[in-house]
Amino acid sequence: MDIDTRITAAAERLFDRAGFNSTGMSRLIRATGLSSRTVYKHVAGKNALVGQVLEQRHRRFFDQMSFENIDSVFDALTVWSRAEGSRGCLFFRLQAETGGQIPDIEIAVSAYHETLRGCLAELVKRHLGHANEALTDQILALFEGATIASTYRGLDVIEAARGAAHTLLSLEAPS
Amino acid sequence: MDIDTRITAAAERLFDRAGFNSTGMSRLIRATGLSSRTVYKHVAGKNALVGQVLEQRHRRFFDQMSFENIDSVFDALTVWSRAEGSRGCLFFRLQAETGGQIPDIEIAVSAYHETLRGCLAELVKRHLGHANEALTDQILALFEGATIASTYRGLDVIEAARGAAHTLLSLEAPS
DNA sequence: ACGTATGTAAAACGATCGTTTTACATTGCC
DNA sequence: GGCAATGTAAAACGATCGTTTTACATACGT
Repeated sequence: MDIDTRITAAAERLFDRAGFNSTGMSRLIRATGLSSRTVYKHVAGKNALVGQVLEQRHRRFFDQMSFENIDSVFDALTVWSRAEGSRGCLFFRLQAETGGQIPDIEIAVSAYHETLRGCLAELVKRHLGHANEALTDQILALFEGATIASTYRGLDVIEAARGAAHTLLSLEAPS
Repeated sequence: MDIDTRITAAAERLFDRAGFNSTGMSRLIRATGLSSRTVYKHVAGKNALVGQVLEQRHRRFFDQMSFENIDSVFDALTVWSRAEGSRGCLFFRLQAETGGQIPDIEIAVSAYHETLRGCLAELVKRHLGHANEALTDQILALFEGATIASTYRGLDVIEAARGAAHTLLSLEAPS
């Protein structure tokens, strides 16, 4: 496996499971199986590294998501959660714990939020024939809420949210 | 103001705005206006302190919440968010950034989640005449999702979530 | 075969962490 | 008036932080 990949993979895993501040560089370096010198030759520092991790995760997440219809959205979220575990949205968590102080994180999180909301807005528009901001926000809330609540209530919450989103969308565009 | 109150108030403010790990005890002590000796005479340590902070916040949050009907729930959330700012649920954020490693936090977060879900379940039961787990999870997801999404989309998301919850509850118990 | 690039192992950098301690001032009770 | 109790100011504790450096091994291009 490529060195850069090894580093970002280990970093994503540790940041995701232990958090950003709790993950020391020494622990991260040990996880890569490389020396500190090599790691610091490949990444500019911890802040830049977390930025790369989030960029990569952004791509990986939306690559496996489906916004074809409302059911596919929550089905894909279930698949993702089952594979990755339910610890809540990494973007939000990293932003929250660093209090908006690390630009690399802020940029990645903003991009993620814009893409997510954009995809949902487009889905709504495709089904209704016109945009609906309020309905988009409702589905966004269900998506975010299912992600959070599934951390302590289990994956059933995602299924419940899927049903709710389906209902709301159907009511707005009766077939 | 009482010393213990001064300490927990400063701690809640800093943990909420900067996170747990990013808030050093020296910074916290400076914020209280006390000496480190006095602070450590009143609290057992940083971990115990954050536990007290969350206990107190639990009481403060549910004291001002209303679970009388579904609209009052989201109206109260809007009032809370306007007063406290929209940074997402402090319980979830502290749990996430510490990766479940601090028992004082785990205990407080579990209690919060149980109380929240319990209040919503009771609200649903009162309106329907019988329990409905799936509907409760839907409203829980909307509540959590509105809290998260309002951090980057503004308070309108809470209003949208309120509408969604109202719709879902009305459909289940047509008047 | 020799120099350059790229890797490891490990010590060391200054900074900051949570916490304790030392030395001293102030207050209120008997 | 003296003695606890309770406060402040500040130094010091060992640990760990993110990062750099020193010293040395290995592989590759010409």
